[in-house]
Amino acid sequence: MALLRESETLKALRNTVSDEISRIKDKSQAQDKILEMREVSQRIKGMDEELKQLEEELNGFLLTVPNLPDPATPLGASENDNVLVRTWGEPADYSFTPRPHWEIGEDLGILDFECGAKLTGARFTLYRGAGARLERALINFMLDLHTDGHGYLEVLPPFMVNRESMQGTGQLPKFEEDLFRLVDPEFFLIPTAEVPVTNIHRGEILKKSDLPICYAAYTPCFRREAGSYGKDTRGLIRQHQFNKVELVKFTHPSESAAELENLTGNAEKVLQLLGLPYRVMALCSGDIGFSASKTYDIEVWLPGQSCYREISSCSTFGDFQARRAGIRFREEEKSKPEFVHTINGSGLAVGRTLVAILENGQQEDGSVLIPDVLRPYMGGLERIVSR
RNA sequence: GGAGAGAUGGCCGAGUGGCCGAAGGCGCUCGCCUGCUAAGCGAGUAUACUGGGAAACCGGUAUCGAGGGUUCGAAUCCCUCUCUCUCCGCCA
Repeated sequence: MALLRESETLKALRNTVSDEISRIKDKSQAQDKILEMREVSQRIKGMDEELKQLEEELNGFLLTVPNLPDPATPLGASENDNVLVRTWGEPADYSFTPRPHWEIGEDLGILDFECGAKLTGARFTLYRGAGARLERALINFMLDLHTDGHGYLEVLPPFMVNRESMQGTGQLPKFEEDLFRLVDPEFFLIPTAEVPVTNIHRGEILKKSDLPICYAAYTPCFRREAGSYGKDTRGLIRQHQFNKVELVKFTHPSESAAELENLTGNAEKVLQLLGLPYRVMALCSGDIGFSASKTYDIEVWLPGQSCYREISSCSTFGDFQARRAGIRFREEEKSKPEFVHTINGSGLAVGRTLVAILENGQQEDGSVLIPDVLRPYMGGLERIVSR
């Protein structure tokens, strides 16, 4: 701080003296001042270098500091301390033992894990026929619902972004090992549409009257899943590449709490229309993400595994991302810009939704019933049967 | 991939070393004026950090794509990078 003051004082001196020099017609008379300023400039340069280094250290540190949990976020150490908020729907009773989706999908010939591994490696899958069609149907169904039904603006962003974008939403610098990175040029495959969509307004001052701004985006997502070896190795649950429809809102700070509830409700609506039972959990302070201040996870019922699995994560970030990315608005025409709040959530993870449809819609004969709302997107198909 | 042209305020656009945080225009805001509207007139109109003040406000520093260099002094000169545009080639 003191260093900054001194540097600025010297700069002020240099500026005024330089101004005087400019007014001296006879340059020989200005020689002594020029020499003096030459020295001042050297000192400024030294100080600025030091300042820059200090600033870099400070910023580097600040970028690794996580967001503060919202007061409404329950305290806790792990996912075991998450709080059940509500449940919807009843897991069906089966007259047979429900099978996991990887068996159903392989038997129907619509999911080919082996081929995915051949083409690329572990955690990649080839969809075939009705499986590929179902994935596409879900994307379209979700986008139509959120745009026509919930008023979001559809956007289709790049699937790779630069380092600044990753820093704006908080993936970098701390979580580089979770990302796929291209070397030349240095781009990152997005781990979620949250990254490009939130960065749409990076460095902007938004009009208060435009808030909230609501975007819906379909993108594939790419994750290294470092540190998850041996976890969910079978099936579609944990892939290096998966599809997702993401909802993103930029809101006035006073509206963000209510908008998180809205957005979570918008995501839940997808499951309700598909007739898939789910529950909503409030993540505790120990399980919440680095950038989030409050998070609801929506977990869908998977009878093949007799458990609820996360299918959407809806978070408010407060002004955390807005600070990093410089996204602001003005309360009054002339007032100082303030940071907006950002909110986002999956609406929904498409692959996991397909999993839920296979497992919840499975019949004793191995076929799978397609939810009514999806049939128009499936060319009228009501049931997936083995070919 | 080859050749060239650019990047300046909300927008357009001037500015080739000091009088430039930046002409002019548009837009916008406030005021005036005109019996409505349109036109006209006047003033204002970037951001961050920072010093003083209760505040209105006054002062300092930085920012003319980004970073570095030359210089007492850079929007202006030099280097590197990024992006945009035009032409040629290639390509879904």
